[in-house]
Amino acid sequence: MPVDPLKDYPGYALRRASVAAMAELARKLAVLDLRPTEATVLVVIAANVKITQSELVKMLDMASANMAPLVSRLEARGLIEREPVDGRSQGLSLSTAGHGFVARVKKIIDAHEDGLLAKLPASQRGAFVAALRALWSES
Amino acid sequence: MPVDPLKDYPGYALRRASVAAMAELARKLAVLDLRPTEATVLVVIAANVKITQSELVKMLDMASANMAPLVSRLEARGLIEREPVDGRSQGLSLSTAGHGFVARVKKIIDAHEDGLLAKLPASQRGAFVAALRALWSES
DNA sequence: TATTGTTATACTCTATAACTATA
DNA sequence: TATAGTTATAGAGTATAACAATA
Repeated sequence: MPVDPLKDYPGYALRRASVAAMAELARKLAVLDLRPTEATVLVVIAANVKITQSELVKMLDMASANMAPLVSRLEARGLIEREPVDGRSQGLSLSTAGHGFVARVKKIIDAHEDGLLAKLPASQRGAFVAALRALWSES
Repeated sequence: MPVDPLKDYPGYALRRASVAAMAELARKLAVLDLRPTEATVLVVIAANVKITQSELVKMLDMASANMAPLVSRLEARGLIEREPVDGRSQGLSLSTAGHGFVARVKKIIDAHEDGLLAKLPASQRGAFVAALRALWSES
């Protein structure tokens, strides 16, 4: 009967909650053969026609080196299209197939998010999200 | 001026907050040449003399395949010792050097946790940790 | 000079399969 | 049969360095 000294560490709870939620989302997205990061990028492109990789990288706080192959995969699957903006940057938009696909992605994500919130008392949901955002934006 | 459609997704906020906190902790632990998972295991061993790998794995919800090399590294550094319990399991305990080392680890972790909580209004800290634990234990 | 996108590479955490030795 | 520990391998996210092409 070992003792758990991590019980009351918020950082540890944060990590465990995040890992659990991510694993669950990954399982749900697997039916679309899509990874969580890819889903995130698709949703952002859907909301921003002709967004560039550098804008995506800034918004999602990713390394540009990781965005390049991700975008290539989405393009290779015919979900997005590139259109030159100037000589070095390209505007990314959903393809026709991509629009239908993103609808399915959003359905999975929304269900996932609803499932998360359902585990919390309704009265605390707003404060919880606010706290998370305070943690990540102040770092 | 792109639009961020992820702003209000609690799952996304959870992930970003967790990644930010983990990266910060990793930076702080780097001065000890220690990774966050190793620090976590060390702290649990410190609180449980002669704990076994299988008990660690259960408490931390890790795969036993990942615990084996981690424990080997800690042993190779002289931080922990193994003592046979029966023919197949070993009790893990801190070495003399390990005790001093864990004191430094705890200092770093405690400062890190305090830093996290400091970003939240004091009145919300309890509810926040409770919410995190609800998310991870109900999954 | 600075920015955009790219390639190569590596680290950390997590996951599965298969195996041994022991209970 | 089930459990403890191990090895090998793979996937996913993140990170840095270096580079070509363009602004």
